[in-house]
Amino acid sequence: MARPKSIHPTDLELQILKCLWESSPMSVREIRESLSKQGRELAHTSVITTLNVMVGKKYLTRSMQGKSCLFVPNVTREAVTEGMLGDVVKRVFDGSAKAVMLSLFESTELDPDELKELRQILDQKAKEQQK
Amino acid sequence: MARPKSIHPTDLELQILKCLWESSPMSVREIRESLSKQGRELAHTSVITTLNVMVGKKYLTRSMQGKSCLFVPNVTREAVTEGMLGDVVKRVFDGSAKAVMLSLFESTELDPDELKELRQILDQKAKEQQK
DNA sequence: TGCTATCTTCTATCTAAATAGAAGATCCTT
DNA sequence: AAGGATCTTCTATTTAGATAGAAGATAGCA
Repeated sequence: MARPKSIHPTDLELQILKCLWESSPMSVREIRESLSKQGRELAHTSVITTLNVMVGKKYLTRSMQGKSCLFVPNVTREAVTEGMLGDVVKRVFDGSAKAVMLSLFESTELDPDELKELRQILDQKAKEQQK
Repeated sequence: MARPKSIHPTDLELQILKCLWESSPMSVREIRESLSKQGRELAHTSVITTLNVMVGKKYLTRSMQGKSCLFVPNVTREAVTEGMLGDVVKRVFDGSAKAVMLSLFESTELDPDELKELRQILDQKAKEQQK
């Protein structure tokens, strides 16, 4: 068997989705400029090719406006990010969300406000469960 | 530019690393059997090829024992999992550990004991910061 | 009207990754 | 000593993904 197709967006695809989640629809030109600002300089045709692949994968919807194409995301940010994170949780941490969080605590500096907020969320979750 | 080499282990490589983190050193045969138990049936040569690639990537160290090879992991579980998670945090969640946790809370069911434990860890973190 | 800028479509190239077969070395076993 | 079991090394095949050039359509301007 050869390399299987990933069920998640690739890195470039994710970058493009992020652009479109910020603002859509966008033309190829606009998307290319947006990528450029993020430091990813691509030929116009490279962007088109990728966009068409993404349409094929149902990540985007394409519509024509005159001679140019407009693109709109067809998947939500939440669905994609949860999917990608969930995959890592499963594959890397054997499904243990707790292990993920412990690893995060290890490697990240959380500022006090965030800590507070997270604690509140945990408290809330704990309360919900007690019912 | 063509597809760049990933800086993280591929899926198969990760599976192999997991086997070896559990128990090492292991022979090709043993690793193959271990993969088989996890539902990944590969030809003997496929396993060898992958193992040699992993040695090239410095993920493993190889030593000979008679006519067969023994493999030992050359990277720790913590380093690899933190690296892979960190990559997702950065690429998918724009570096926000908080966003990751919120997403986890959304998509996961944490049991009460785990919740408690996490709260304790958060409390501890908060205390540390107050100093 | 003819040139130029702008778009897209098609085709092509290259590498990583996944997987495995052919061939050659070795070591038991009868 | 012959034959098979077992290992490795080498080589090969296939697909996804990244990137872009050539060619063709089209609209606007000098």
